[in-house]
Amino acid sequence: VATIAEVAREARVGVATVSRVLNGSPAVRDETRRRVVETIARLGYAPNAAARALSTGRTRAVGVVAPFSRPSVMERLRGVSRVLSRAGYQVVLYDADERFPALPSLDGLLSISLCPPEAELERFAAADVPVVLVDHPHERLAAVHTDDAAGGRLATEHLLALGHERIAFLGHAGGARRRAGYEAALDAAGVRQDPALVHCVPHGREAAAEATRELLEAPDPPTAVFAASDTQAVAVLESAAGLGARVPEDLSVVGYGDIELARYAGLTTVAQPLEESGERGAELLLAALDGDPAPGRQLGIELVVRATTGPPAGSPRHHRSAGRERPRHIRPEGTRVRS
Amino acid sequence: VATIAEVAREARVGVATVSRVLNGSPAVRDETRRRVVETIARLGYAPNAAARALSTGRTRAVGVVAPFSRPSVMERLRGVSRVLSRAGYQVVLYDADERFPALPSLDGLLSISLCPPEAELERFAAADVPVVLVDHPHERLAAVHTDDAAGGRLATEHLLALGHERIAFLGHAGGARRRAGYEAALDAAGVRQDPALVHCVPHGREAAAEATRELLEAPDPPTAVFAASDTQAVAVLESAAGLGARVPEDLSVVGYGDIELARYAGLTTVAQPLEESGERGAELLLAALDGDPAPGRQLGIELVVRATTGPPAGSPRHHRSAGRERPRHIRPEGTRVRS
DNA sequence: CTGAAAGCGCTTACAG
DNA sequence: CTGAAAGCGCTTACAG
Repeated sequence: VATIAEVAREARVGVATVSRVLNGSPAVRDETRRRVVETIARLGYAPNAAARALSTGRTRAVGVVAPFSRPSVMERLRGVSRVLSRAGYQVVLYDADERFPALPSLDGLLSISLCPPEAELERFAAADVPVVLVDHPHERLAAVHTDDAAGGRLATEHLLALGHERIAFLGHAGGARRRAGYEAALDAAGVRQDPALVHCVPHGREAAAEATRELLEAPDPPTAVFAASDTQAVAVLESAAGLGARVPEDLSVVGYGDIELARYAGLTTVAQPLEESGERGAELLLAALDGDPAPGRQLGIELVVRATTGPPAGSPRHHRSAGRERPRHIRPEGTRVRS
Repeated sequence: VATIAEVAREARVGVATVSRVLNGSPAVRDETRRRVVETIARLGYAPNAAARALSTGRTRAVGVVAPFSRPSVMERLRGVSRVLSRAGYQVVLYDADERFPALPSLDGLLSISLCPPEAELERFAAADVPVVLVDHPHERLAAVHTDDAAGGRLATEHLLALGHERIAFLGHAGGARRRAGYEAALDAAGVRQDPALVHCVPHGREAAAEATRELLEAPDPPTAVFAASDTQAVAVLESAAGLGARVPEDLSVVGYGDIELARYAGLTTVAQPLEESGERGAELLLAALDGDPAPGRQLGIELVVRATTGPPAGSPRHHRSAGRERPRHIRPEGTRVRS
């Protein structure tokens, strides 16, 4: 592998000049630049990243921590990767379940769907390494997130509008704000809240299936379920099918997130801009890296109506439609989206 | 941030000694080592990765290229990340859709579900950077892969055993070997192959839905579909539901891959060890990095029978089961799995 | 067992 | 506009 010294020798210039050409300095005579560029190409020279990092103190690498087990993470990651790699940064990946990134080799950190422990944040702050959060609000740090309460309201209002009154909530730890939106919508519609219809269970197929069974086999079962995540919603779907309940005739189901799974399953859900959230997060980090920190940002959400919601069976609006309809997109009216 | 020089000064030793302690050299007196270790902890010192890389010529970073859009990639990535990060390597991510990794900052490359262009492979070979493939066979390179033809046979034999004879194949470019297995199974069972039942369509929901419609609306429709990917299989499921066909009563569906989506959708499918493939690939790369290259490896597959397959409607074996059964796992008899 | 010193390949004042 | 030289923070023969 060629070094800058060899390029300099071949091009009959000093290494400083090669370095200037490499870094786009305007202080190089056109003819000199041409000669250097030609030599670089001929030798197939590429600068050594470690040497550059040691010299400049910047690695041009940013860390991305995320829980790999979450399906939405991959889509957010795509947005992150696109923006960062176009800006010439390397993306160093850390699974949230593994040990935390060593500090000194990173220019910045992007944390997806989780917040690093306070002790880590202090280490990053001490080293002056900017941290940006995606899909997690934060008081102090720049973060891109959505309004979970508005999303919960949106989902519930859709079910109420279809004529449902017995609407269950199936959530996980962390779905508290979505549940708050659910309760707010019921309140606003004057529908009585029934604690028996609220199930807070951990993520995962089994727990959701169990809760579904309990709900459907209760004396006064719900006609609709709002699940605080798409994976839980699909588990409800599968579980309902196993119990002989038709969707949406016997049970309407709304999810949250609009991950790929939702599109394939024809699930009605609250859509978050996943890839875009990654892009915006990466842009926030790039800005911080360039020295002008931005304050963070809230992205819009919308309800995507697909095939898993309809009027309850007893309703006059009820009818069996032939074939599936195209998805409808409904944006919340009351949501303020800052840009 | 502290440097090795400060640690040396504080501990009243030379920098070489600190370096020896850092690198676990046995040639350090116990008492000296203790003093250095204590000082390192007190100063919160961590070695500068760039300086180390420049000095040793090894970055302790490996690149991972993958098509982010493929759902199976995330699961493979988890295995890769776990093994590499435990071995002290950084994982640098490259989306296959973006530009290719710059060479000099990587000790090795892992390519998931694709093979880098020959020109790139030559650059890596020239720089003596080992390359390992996951989910892609290769003549020359170390690779971990599965037997796609055996998988196609397994899926088709399952449908044949249930009594199906009109079995459609729905595949994408790259599913050729799975199709070969499908054809081999039909041949072996003496079932006539019908070209009208074979649809080769690109990845994606729309194309699969379109093909499903054509199949189901044909004069002599199939009673079962083998789709060469889980995402296509789920699109078939959704499309069949929209057309009023019940699964598995009117149509049995088998997928391929056993991605998370399959588990949630209750899909019968050919399971590949996704996370394990990533782990094995990472181990192959670590071995190559340590100078003893391994020859690559084939992993086993199995059929996971869930809720989307059953006997055809006319069959004497047909009955409506109440509720879903637990998944059954069937391993191929004829498959040789090298270890 | 230990330390002084060279060297890894860049960048960047500094002096021309 | 250009080059010689110092310096970034490590590792590793080399000499003791």
